[in-house]
Amino acid sequence: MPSTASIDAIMRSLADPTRRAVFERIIQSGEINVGDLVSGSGVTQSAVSQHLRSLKRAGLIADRWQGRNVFYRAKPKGLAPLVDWMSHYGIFWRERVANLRTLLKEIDP
Amino acid sequence: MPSTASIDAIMRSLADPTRRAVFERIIQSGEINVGDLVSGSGVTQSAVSQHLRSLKRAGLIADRWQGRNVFYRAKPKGLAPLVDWMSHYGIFWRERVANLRTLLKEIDP
DNA sequence: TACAAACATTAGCATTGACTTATGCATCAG
DNA sequence: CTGATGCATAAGTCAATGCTAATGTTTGTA
Repeated sequence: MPSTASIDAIMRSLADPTRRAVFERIIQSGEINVGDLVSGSGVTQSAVSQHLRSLKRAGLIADRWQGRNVFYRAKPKGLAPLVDWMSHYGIFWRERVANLRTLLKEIDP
Repeated sequence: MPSTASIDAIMRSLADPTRRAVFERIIQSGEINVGDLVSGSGVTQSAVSQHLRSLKRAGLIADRWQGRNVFYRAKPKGLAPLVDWMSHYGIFWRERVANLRTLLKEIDP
């Protein structure tokens, strides 16, 4: 069972459309720096930085410093608490939780 | 691929801890009326009603009128857009979420 | 009919949160 | 060393939102 705090941070972070768009772009890019994220985001560099901080605190992304650039990437297990939460509370899935967990274990022990 | 509006409504609705607690309680109860939801929620009946409206508009719950009481229940496919979203954007999760969706299809085609 | 019960809705208030501008801090180029 | 670049942080503003109190609406009951 995922901690309430973890789920809360993830849900809150992904609730905002702009921030969610940033997250989606990071995922699709594999790795991307802040400047590239800013261009086409529709908001200022400051806003993007604040969104990145939120996503990072939620455990959804990780950063890598290289000179003056900071590259962000999605964390593989970032969405895991969300999956666990759905598995735990997903009403008609209750019986299948065991199967799901087994499946996840096989993929990422 | 789930509509942005759908994902947005679901994420926003589940982002609030109080509202998420209400949703979880509805799931665990199978079916529950407003009065029972209010007791132990920590907020007023008005607040609960407003949370219920948000959850309903997000497609997460459905209501059933019986006399003066209104019973709420979780919608089977309410969280489906969230699963779809993860399968579409979750690069690292694509395979395992696909399996999750297969499970869901088996349960509720 | 009149009153109570169950829930929804409205209005108002306080807080949160997303944004911009301005500034700080480190790194690279000259 | 000096200025420019890339990004983070601080401060302030405005809209969104979660809450309560009050009221509305429908249904059951005496």
